[in-house]
Amino acid sequence: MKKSQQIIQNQTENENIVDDNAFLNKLIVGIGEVSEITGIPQRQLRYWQDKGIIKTYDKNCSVRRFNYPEIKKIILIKELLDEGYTLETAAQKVTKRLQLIQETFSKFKK
Amino acid sequence: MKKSQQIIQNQTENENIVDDNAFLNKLIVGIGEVSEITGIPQRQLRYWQDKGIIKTYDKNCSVRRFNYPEIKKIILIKELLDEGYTLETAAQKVTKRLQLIQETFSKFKK
DNA sequence: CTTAAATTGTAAATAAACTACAATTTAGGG
DNA sequence: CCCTAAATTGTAGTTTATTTACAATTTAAG
Repeated sequence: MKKSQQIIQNQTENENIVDDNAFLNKLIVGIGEVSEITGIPQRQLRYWQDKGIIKTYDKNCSVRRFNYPEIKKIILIKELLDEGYTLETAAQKVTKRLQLIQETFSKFKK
Repeated sequence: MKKSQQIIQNQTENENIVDDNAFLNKLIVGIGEVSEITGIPQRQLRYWQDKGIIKTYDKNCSVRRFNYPEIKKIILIKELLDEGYTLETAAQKVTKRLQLIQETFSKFKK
């Protein structure tokens, strides 16, 4: 690979990662899309939200909408449910795990 | 930073990037969310789609839904419009640019 | 001023999501 | 097996979002 080509390569690649991050941070999706992405029925997602396990982005909004961290949480909870944990403990474990990741990253930023 | 910490750091970081990519590839959003993310009115997005400038994910679907590459395209088109290009030429330029990126990446994969 | 492109407005119809009930299923302990 | 609480699912009726199909308005350039 020529050097000039490599530079273009790295530029577009980094650009994409930056873009993707910005996009993910802006992203707030409705329950239909979350359901399709995760494979979890809408009904079940509503149930989890009613129980306070997951949170919608804007509580005053008449429609459930979720941001990216919350969708991650949903996916992780589902994994632990499939492993046999109860909803409550699955949620607790996920919360702890996400906190750990958060802490690790904040150390990294110092 | 201790070495063990660094390993954890890199693991979670890479994990996230992989997850984010998988997520972005699955993601298909409705016109409302695209409009909010991009700041472009729904009416305008429908107009662009009617003209064939942008494409919905599933043409047989009764509702407009867009995947991530298409949303990227929308954002880029808006940028060029703001710079004064016409819709047609903006769309052409963006298409070419995305092709270039595509080619560059496919070379990288070899 | 004219023309074509681009955007915007809106009413009526269709589709998606919500709520508020309740029924059903599941997992464990006794 | 029975019972209980957790978890999930079903659904009717209502609200909200989106679409279509018309047309009007604005914008840019010759």
